[in-house]
Amino acid sequence: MQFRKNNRLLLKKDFDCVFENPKRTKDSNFTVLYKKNSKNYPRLGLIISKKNCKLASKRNRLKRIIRESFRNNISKLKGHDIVVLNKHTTYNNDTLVLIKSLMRHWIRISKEK
RNA sequence: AGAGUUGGCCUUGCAAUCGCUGGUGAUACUUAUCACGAGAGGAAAGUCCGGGCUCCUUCGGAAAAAGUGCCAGGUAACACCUGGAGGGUGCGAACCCAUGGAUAGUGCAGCAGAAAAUAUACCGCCUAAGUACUCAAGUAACGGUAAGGUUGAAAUGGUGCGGUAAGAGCGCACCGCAUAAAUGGUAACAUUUAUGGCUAGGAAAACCCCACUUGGAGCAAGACCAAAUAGAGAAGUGCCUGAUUAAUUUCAGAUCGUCGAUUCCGAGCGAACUUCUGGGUAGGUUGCAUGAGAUAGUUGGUGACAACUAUCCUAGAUGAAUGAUUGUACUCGACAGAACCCGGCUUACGGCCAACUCUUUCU
RNA sequence: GCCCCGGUAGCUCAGUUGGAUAGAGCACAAAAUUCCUAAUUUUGGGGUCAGAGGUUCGAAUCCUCUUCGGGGCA
Repeated sequence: MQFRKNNRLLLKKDFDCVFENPKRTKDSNFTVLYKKNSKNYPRLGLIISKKNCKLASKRNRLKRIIRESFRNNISKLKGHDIVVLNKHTTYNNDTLVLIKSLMRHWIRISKEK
């Protein structure tokens, strides 16, 4: 249930690695890219663009929601590197809607195994 | 009750569980675990001003450039704040003002209008004196005049009386303007008196003048540790000219470079060779939170604020920490997220309290 | 975080310093030309000068604030 620096994508290399031939799932709120890694824990990268969400406080809110959802489902996602991108309407939605949307993504990824 | 003005304060509270980032302590031993305690704002925003801090040769002078602009005070400083003066807005509480100089100089004002800054004379008014026509009455401008009219944003003091041929600061009274003096005030300025008699229009947010201020760049500053690869720094010896000395010993001067990112000058530093030390891009560490600090009290001051005393330590990330869930209470939670740090200004926005003003109704 | 530019017609830009007519090219519409179209010629429409406030008789232009867009510094 822990979420530490190990579980994050920090370097540009790691991001580039995911962007080469990723698998992807989409809906109206998020685009999720993912790829198998060689480790036995998952890693999360966030790309919340300033163009799609202008206010800093709203960007922070999105990041927190995504991280919290990731943390709660960390056991399902072992062995994947995951990158989440936002859409330009995402920040208008309620927290519950976003969490449900994220759950659908996590389930799809865990089925891929 | 409604409408409004000013000032101050707050920015959901409490409990539980699971997480995130620093700190302290312990255990393992350098990265984990456990315990304790801490963790966004009034605007953290815009980056519009002013500082601290750091580097640039933290030196001096001149010009240029930029900024500020009633007076006094506050402050580290300011384009900020406080108090006052003058002007303006509002019935009022109150609020607003880039508010020095147009008599240093240059330039500007389309169209309209006679005339737009050395005033002038289109329509007008007058015919007293003098002149022309005429016997005279009268007519007239090549004479006098600027009261009235027209234009325009703006027309060269205003009103009234006297005066006159008609008029005119031509004379007088009041207002206004200018100058001088006196009084009050630290001052801005105000009041009074005397004198002058239109000369003094607008615009300085056009150039400009006067007074005051300002060196430049910015934490992606800068410092340290450090692969590859190319540069640097320190010490010693020496120089082109002249003088001097036992001596390349000492002194003076010239030339070139540097004086960064407005330019120039001065001062300072440097110039060639040898030896030694090494060197800093990716990355990391640091800068980095004890400060023009906060809270409370006392004193001084109209106030901004200052002084003193006591107590306290209160975010520090770096793909960037503050969240989620549950319960509960209410007024049902707006604007919004620190990134070197402060003081302001501006903009966004939810509420509470106090004082005051106006209107209406009732007593 | 710090620094610096820009916003004018559907599009690309002048005009801003130095204040008094908002202009050019392309595009659009109409007419002429042609058997028809293109090209050409002529004519026309289209502008809160990013927004608000101030200075001024008068502001796209000067001053202040806001807003949107873009760029640089590793």
